[in-house]
Amino acid sequence: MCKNKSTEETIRDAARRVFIAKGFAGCSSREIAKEAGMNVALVNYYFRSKNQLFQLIFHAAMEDFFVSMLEVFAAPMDLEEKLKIFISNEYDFFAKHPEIPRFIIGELTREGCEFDEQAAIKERIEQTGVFQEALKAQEAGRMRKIDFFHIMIIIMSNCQYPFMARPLIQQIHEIPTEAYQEKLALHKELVIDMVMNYLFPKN
Amino acid sequence: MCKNKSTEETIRDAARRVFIAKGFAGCSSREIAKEAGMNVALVNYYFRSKNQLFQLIFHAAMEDFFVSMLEVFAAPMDLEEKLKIFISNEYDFFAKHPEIPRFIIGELTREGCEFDEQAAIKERIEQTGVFQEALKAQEAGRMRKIDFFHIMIIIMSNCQYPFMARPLIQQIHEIPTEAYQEKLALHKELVIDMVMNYLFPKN
DNA sequence: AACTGTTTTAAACACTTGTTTAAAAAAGCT
DNA sequence: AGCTTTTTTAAACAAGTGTTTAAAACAGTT
Repeated sequence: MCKNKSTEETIRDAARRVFIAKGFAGCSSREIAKEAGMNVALVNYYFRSKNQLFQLIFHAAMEDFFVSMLEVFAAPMDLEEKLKIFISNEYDFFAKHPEIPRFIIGELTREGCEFDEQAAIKERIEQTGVFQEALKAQEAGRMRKIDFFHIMIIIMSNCQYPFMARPLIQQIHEIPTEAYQEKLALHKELVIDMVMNYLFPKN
Repeated sequence: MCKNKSTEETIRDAARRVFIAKGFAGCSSREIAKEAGMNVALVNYYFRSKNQLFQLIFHAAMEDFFVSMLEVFAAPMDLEEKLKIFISNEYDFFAKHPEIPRFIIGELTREGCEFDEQAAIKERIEQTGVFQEALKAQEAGRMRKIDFFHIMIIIMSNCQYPFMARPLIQQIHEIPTEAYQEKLALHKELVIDMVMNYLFPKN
């Protein structure tokens, strides 16, 4: 029945591509319409305004971003294995969607980033019980005593930055994109090794 | 004699602030002029075009960015101490200029990032001799055997990302800017600890 | 077939964009 | 002082912006 996507979906998909690649300020309504192969007026017919369409895309991207985190935390395995898989999954997610972190951070920076109550990501992480698990492991001496805040930044830094910074690091090392991506696949093992060694020191 | 800055300087400084905060696509010539307290036409009188002014600002930012790296590498001390100070300096630099990495990466991503021959950053790092130093330390077994490419990404990830991602992480942890900055000051020690432990394992 | 509501279109709206122009003001010089 | 050059200004330019309008094309129902 619905072999080809509806007009609404087509526009949303095109908008997603364009917004993520160029940002809100970096593209026009007409560019999105052209990418979708549609008339400009259709964009506003279905989504009322460029801004409203952007909010839709942006919040969906945020949700994908957060959901990729939460899945593992809720899984039933011991903390060390869980964190290891978390790092691995995060890394793979950003290998697949390398533009997402830059997009989110860039747009959050655009203008005063008041807290988005709807996300409530902190609460959703807490509900997985991973905070208490970490505390327990730390008290038992199996884990280095670091606030979860720092643990998350360390993991995010090492999983997101290498993909965000591709154009910069390619510039520095003068290598083409394919070579860079190959090296990043190898980099993953180093990150896991370094972070796990640090969080769960064996000696 | 020259107590107050020249018009040209005033415009350049204003442009720097506006470009770095909002990006090339996110601001207008008139906004820059207003920030400088000048007429719009003056911007083009001194810098020919918005694009030319942007190139000036952007390349200067790149240069600052790279110079902050190179200084330490050339210093006369042993590799372990050198890398430790390098990490510390990098971290401090981005604590002082937290918008620079996002600005550079964002604009490099904007459109096809052909290699900028003028930067030649790779060659300038090589000239400091730090590559050979690392190789020597690795052969002597004092240092983990990792390509310098990965070492740099690890350091850059952990020194730049925490500052780039401030709005995102504030959102996640629901804390105000001041609290975030305080935590980042503490985070520095963890980063140094983790990276140095990994590169120079003691056992 | 005629009438329904929905979807799509081209054209227009008012406004902002980067840039240029031509005249006014300021500074330098003899 | 008068003349020249540099700096600054307001106004204009064409092109592009987000958005709206009103008519056309389409689909569904009777």
